[in-house]
Amino acid sequence: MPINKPDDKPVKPAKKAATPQLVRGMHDILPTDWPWWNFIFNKVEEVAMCYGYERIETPILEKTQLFTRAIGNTTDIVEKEMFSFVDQSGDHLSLRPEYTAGIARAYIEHGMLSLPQPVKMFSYGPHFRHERPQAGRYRQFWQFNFEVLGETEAVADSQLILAAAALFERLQLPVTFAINSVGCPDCRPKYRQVLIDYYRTKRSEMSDEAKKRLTRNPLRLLDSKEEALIEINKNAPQCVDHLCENCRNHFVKLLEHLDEVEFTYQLSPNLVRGIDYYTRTVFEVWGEDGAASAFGGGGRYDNLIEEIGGRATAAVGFACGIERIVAELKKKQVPVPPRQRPDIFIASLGEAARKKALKLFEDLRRQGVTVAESFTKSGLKSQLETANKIGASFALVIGQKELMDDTIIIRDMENGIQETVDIQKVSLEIAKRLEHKAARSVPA
RNA sequence: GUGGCCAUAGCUCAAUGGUAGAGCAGUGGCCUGUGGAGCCACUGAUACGGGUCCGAUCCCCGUUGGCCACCCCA
Repeated sequence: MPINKPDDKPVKPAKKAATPQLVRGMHDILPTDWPWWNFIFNKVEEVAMCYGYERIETPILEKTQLFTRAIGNTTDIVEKEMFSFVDQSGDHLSLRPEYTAGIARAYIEHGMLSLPQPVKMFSYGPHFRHERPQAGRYRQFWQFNFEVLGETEAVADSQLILAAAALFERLQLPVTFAINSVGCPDCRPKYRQVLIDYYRTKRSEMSDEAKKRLTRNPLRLLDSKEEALIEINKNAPQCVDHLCENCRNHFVKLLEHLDEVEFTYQLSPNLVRGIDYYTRTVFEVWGEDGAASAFGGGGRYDNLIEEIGGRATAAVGFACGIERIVAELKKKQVPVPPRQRPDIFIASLGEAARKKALKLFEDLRRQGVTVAESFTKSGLKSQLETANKIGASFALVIGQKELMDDTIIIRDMENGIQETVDIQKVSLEIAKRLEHKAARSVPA
């Protein structure tokens, strides 16, 4: 039965669908991006290994309540930035806006308190916040994250900061560490009141937005970028002057540890963070433009695990935004290992040679050589062009002539020198050349 | 969430109230025998929806997306 009758009217072409677009704030990580991403992941893993962190990955989806309890109801993250929904079974779920809550949940749920303490774990993966996107700010963004759970001593904070510093050193990015202490439930409320009293005397100079915040989350006034507030903040009472004795000792010890290893940091009395669970130590990692170019931050969260239902467990951690680091690596032109290039490209001329080439591809692949081909291209020129574009080290050429006398041509793509060898010996010859090449490229 | 700027081919950029053009990239050919600056040809676009108009890629409105600032943060 004919599919089309001759007199069928041509089907009216359907209205062209809208060009598919990314969901707002999402982004693709393309093959050309991966050298930077892999570079970062590799450095994260290296540093994690040096400092004794093991990898953990928790789900992207958690109960909404986990985040509201952990992060705080009056934070922007919880109030307006979470991707939350009710699933088919009526569960209230959210895409994770940060790592720590999920890690703390896993710590409790898997009884990690019975492991030798502290438990040090690292992670990297995507997170979601429903904010207005702009440069360095996405709705799906990646973070790497380091957590030390089950340790109250300031030495843990210090070493965590040093690990973060070691990482940025390996990433070859100059950064500043801004450090502060925000106290604990004993001393923070008192400081908070002192702060409120101070700002009340300045009400006439404050914007409506700032006044609103004064009642909701006065600490956050401290790191405002509003010009009027920056001026007001210059004389604001500092948290470090109102710490209780324990918090003060903790902070002093932290700084002493850092001084001990001659680590340079910046004391930042106005540094507060947008998440409620922080206690005592808070810090941020800044690029060259200061707070505006923060790569990440972290701090201590001694009450979080108890808060969400575990046994009281002190902990400290930090996280950084990977997209921001990728952007900075590109901007600074930090050299990263290039995309993988195949060792060998097989070019074939003619049907018979192509069959042989297919076999050769499999043989070499088994041998552990990375091989590329372009079986569907016919001309030798276009095949070599392809070999060149994908950066193969050597091309193998097999055509009629070689087929007849059981040989193959090995062409060095770097200098164009080529040699005809017995096809039986091709694996051996290739292995030899690759080894030679590898030896030459290793810096002395 | 608020405000501003913007959207033409895969990329970078032209042009026009009256048939949208280039470079690069891609594909094919010259070429069953040699890539990293050869020659030739081809493919490919006005984000989406509506309005004004004889006619809209251009003017207007809306939507979507991007960038920037605010906000916030990673």
